[in-house]
Amino acid sequence: MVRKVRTRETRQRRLVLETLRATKTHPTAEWIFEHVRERMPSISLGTVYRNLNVLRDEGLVRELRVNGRTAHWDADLSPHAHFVCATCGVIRDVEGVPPLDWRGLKDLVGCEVHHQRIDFHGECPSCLRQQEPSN
Amino acid sequence: MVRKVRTRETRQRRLVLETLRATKTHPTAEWIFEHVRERMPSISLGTVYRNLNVLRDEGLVRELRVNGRTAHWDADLSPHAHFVCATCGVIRDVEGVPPLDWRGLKDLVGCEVHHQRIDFHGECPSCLRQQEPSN
DNA sequence: TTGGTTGCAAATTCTTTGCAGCTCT
DNA sequence: AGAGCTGCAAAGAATTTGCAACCAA
Repeated sequence: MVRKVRTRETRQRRLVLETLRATKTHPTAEWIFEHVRERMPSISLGTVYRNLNVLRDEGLVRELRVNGRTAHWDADLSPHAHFVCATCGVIRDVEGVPPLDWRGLKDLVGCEVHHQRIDFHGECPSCLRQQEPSN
Repeated sequence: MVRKVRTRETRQRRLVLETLRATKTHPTAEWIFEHVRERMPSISLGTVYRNLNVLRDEGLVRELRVNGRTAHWDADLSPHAHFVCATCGVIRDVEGVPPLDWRGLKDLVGCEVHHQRIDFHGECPSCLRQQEPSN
């Protein structure tokens, strides 16, 4: 988890980070790959995966595991919650959820908390509409 | 996501649910497979996966995606938070975290929330001890 | 009876990795 | 110069699926 080696700033790594920072869609590695490729056609998917892992270990991006087996990525490090649609899988930021107090965890059970994650699971408006078109 | 067909109660399905209900370790499909197999040696891993998906769709169990690519499963449907160790991956229940109010999500952005998930990520006591034995 | 379910094995999907050559620092 | 990084392709891990036989309702 902790990276001991000094990392370099390559064009590939910079583009991966820039691309992720430029979106709020919590994309997959594949999506990032396709978008970086528009600016650097020679980049490979493996490099995108490797760089996402490096950036995650450096604390610059966050890996989201929500539903399904595909990881999603987020460069927004500010405390915020997510809404996940069970049907279409879309992930939306939810502002205004107050951070929880976790000091008790250290005192009670000895766990050291680095960050928290709050997800709401349900149905997004457009999926709701499609499910009950007559109601 | 919504299952339209009538499901049956097979011995395999009952054993999967019983096994998951009998533990608080948030196990993987593989773990459940190994434990069900002690009581029913003929069961296959594919059947465990299929049954977990059926039970999830019926709302009887919950699929947890926390870290890594492996799904974990939980038959405890009561509202509770989790602590996830970034090093060893252990998942512990955290009691006493008050459920968040999500009514605003429906009013503000039209999302219908079915349930919420609260995870604390950090280091568990035993991993903390191993990381800093001298400090 | 019959349609959901099973075991088996192959297929899929997502992610990681070995390697030889390249490039930041 | 050299340690980290890349593209490529193959490997790996987790999960799903097609099929014929089976069995719960």
